[in-house]
Amino acid sequence: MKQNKHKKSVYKVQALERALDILDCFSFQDRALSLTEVVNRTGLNKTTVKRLISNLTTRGYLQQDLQSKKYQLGMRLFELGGIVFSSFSLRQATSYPMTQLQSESGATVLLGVNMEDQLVYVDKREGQGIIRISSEVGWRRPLNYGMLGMVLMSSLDPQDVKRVLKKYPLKPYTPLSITDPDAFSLRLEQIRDQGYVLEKEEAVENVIGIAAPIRDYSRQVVAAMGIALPAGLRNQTDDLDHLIDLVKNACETISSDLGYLKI
Amino acid sequence: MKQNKHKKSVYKVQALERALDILDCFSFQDRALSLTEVVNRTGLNKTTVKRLISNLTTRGYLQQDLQSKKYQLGMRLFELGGIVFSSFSLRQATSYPMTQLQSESGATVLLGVNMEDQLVYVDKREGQGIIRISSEVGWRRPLNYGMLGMVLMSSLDPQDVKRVLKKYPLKPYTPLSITDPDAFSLRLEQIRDQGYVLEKEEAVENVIGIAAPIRDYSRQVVAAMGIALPAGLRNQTDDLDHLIDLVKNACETISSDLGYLKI
DNA sequence: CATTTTGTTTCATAATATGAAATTCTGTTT
DNA sequence: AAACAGAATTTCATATTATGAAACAAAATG
Repeated sequence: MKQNKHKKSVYKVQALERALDILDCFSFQDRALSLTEVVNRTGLNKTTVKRLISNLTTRGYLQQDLQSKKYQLGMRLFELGGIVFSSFSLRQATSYPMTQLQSESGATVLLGVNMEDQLVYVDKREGQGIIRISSEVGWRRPLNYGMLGMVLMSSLDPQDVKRVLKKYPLKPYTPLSITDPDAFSLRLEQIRDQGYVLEKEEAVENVIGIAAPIRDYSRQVVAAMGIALPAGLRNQTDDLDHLIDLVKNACETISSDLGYLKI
Repeated sequence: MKQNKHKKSVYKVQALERALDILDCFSFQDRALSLTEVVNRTGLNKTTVKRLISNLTTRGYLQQDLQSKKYQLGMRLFELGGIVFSSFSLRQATSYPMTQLQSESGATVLLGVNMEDQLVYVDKREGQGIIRISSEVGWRRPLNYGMLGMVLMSSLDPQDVKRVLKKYPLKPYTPLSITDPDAFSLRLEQIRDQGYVLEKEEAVENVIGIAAPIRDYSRQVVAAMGIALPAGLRNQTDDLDHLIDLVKNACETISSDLGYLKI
């Protein structure tokens, strides 16, 4: 009878519990509530509610309509909700297009996101060839690594690029890797302009990559998707152009599924 | 020197402030954080962070990946964010279509939502005729009132319909008003089936209304929009059919703008 | 297996949230 | 206008409640 029940020890902080109770008062139906309405619904003391509501308001979790003095849920919740939304919709939105892109191109398809200045592989579709791309889901790489890294970095501010390069200096993974920061920045600009990257043996020898950004409703780049294929096999320019189109289209489809609007 | 500066007296509750500081640690880039990462970012005591995080987790504001033990923003934030999103996108999404519908139909266009079991007029486009519809933006009516009320109620569960009717019993606003609860419920079912309501002098004498529901990405009915026009003028069936189409199409356009997917 | 790092729990203490009451503000009625 | 009622805001003394040091347990690391 050591840990009798599987009792998940539950910590509570009264003030926080009460603040969350207040947020719980708001819903689709009850979008705007006055102080006293919240008091009645929660059963809390008026002063307590006032204090917590004021605090939530200055933090953007509630906002007050100065006309009616009523409160409603604030923008901060919208922001935070957006983060949740994007993370659980990304895999869903990319799942089918990734499989599709794999079968159309025959190459290995990779999906990556920027997490704490690192490239993290989120999903993958194995290619048909013998050559295996050594990138597994869950792996982390410096944000400047390879096609996905470059795409993700191409959406950063110059100062963020600088910060990342300081944290993870450019390394010569192959003889063709870019190691000069200025040349790298120029490359990022080019990627931003043309909307995709074509990378030839810069990350792995004998492997070329094509990748493009995925955006969501907030217009931010939330992920990068691309294909990795053996160099040498397909050198004809028009074949590459076709593959670039496949990648770009797939990324655009996903983006619009995530609420991204062109224009 | 009475109220010297326009000092907005700012109340703070330490525990809440700290909990919100913890939520602030999470972002697009930093979607998953461990306990110690949060401790480092906030500078708070480990125990305090643990307690607050646990509390936030049991309330759904955070969720823990049991594999990595890391925390990320939770579903509750997604829900709350959705409420904010729908309320500030509704007026924007309806603005142009309402003007459009007004000029196409010549009638008065009304937009209403369900707030705390009441019909609240949210927006309006005045018709060209002399007859004014006496419904102003901001007004509240019983949820069973008129075309908008019926549309909004048609999306409720039977028990909610019952509750609303108990709270606001059906009244004979005109000789043609439905006052029998069973007949009313049947009417709601019909509206749900055909996707719109055609109401003849049931709310105001000599006024007929056509309204349809507006849904958002969550598939919930978030609003009702309709036109009110003088009875008598247009009795030809095909004219009405045309107007019904206008209203239905406008509502469908808005719904898809709000992320509603048919199928 | 030893060591380090990370997560969890306990508990005495003081700092902090609390709420009754007083005050100000806002809108309504006479 | 004055009087009133209802809501919002502020104050402040008090004890309840959050706090964090320290001890412990569990993973990860080498």
